[in-house]
Amino acid sequence: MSILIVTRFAPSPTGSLHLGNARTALFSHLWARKLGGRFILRIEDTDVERSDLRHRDALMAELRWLGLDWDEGPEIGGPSAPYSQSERGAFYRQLFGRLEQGGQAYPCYCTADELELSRKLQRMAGKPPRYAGTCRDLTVTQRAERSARGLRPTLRFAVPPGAVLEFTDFVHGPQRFSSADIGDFIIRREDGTAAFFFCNAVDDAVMGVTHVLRGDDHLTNTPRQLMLLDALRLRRPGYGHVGLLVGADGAPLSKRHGSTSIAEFRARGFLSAALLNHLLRLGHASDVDGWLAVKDMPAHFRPEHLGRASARFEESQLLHWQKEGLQRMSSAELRTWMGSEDSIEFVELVRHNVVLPADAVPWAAVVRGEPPPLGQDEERVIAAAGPEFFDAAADALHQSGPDLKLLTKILKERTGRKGADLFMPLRVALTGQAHGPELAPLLKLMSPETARRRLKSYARNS
RNA sequence: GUCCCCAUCGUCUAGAGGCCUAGGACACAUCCCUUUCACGGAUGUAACCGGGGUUCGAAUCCCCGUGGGGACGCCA
Repeated sequence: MSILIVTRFAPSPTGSLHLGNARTALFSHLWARKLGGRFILRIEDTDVERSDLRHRDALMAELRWLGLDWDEGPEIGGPSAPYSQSERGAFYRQLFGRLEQGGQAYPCYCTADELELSRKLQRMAGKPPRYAGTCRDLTVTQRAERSARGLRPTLRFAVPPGAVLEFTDFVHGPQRFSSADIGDFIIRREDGTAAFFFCNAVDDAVMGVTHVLRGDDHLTNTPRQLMLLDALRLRRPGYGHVGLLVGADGAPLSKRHGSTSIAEFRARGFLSAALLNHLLRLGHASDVDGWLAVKDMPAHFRPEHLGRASARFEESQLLHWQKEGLQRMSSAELRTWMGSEDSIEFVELVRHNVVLPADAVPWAAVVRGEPPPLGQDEERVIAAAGPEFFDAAADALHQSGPDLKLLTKILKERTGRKGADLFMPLRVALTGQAHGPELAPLLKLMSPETARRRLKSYARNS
């Protein structure tokens, strides 16, 4: 009997999908696909204040755009439905009951203010801020008295003293934690909803997840979750903690690093395949350096090569994959991507000068005869050629029409110029720039009148 | 403060004691191709955080520093 791998992505719908989350989702997805297992999407929306249905929908849309389809989850269903934690309250309540009955959890009547003060005091005393255990040994009557005062308790997990939690992390190897370093933590909020440590661990176990892949920031959370699962006699999944994705300043990726949400990259015109190729190599070493088609990625995902160190996101590398992806697209696909009304000929003209759709806009203006103002280099080229040259050029254009070869032939005979001395002034006069797409097809796309006007504008009698 | 994680070119990484004169990719530079840019080809600059061990031999193992990060929340 072969053991099926089951991975998952469990975002909380409190914001848009970010690069870091997308990467762990990708890794989890690829791992499942590589081994023919299942990939689950679970929505962790127990924080009613911050969770938003719109975020959830956006999250799923971005995931689908990236091609990270799930085998179980919202809108798909599955044996462990429902897949939104906000709908799993009844199940959690059952487990809370078991824990409470077994004396493994107890109601805590401390208020948020009291707790904050307590932590502050401990910190000042140079001690680790941990729950002091105030409510751990309350008698039945004491609890009743507090409830009668209208206090609504949270539920705390009673951390077993002297326990040693060991597990082998998929990426970090053997780990060992002592329960002595962990204070009793809240598993049910005052409003009755389940807290992260609890529902996250419990759902992974109960949904049959075998490989939990998440950010490094969860490594020290793992022993808490292990204790919980042990207390409930639920099967422990395996855990793997990948190094965090950081920005240019070395700090974990956050809003202040600019556009790091998948939605923003998408809106700017980045290809999902480019994003995927880049993400695949951040904190992970594939066995191929070059471009990978999305369908080939599972075969080249190597879980044993997931990185422990944090990885820095740099847009220059993403840009490289974007170019690689663009190169592999047909002109028709490119045209759709640009979202323009432009002709296929125009797309073919500018495709090597465009990394994002916005890059095509100036070239469309050039073709219309509206080039950008000349820079210093361009001014020099125009001056060096001289007005006579453009007189001759306009004349030649009259004879040649949009045939650049013919145009330059005539011009060469008439002015004696050749090579760069011949082409550069033409290019600059026509496009306003020293660099750009091929001149011959560009001239064909320009209306004869526009081309004439451009050349004339630098001639003697313009 | 307590506990935990991490550390190879500017960046992403290969490297699991001799194959390392530390390899590849991106970026950068130069050259070739080319009317320009891009593409492609060639070449180059560039790294094992520091100090101690262990060993015939250490980027690789151990210890101590240093630096960065995380957890200790009624956020996830």
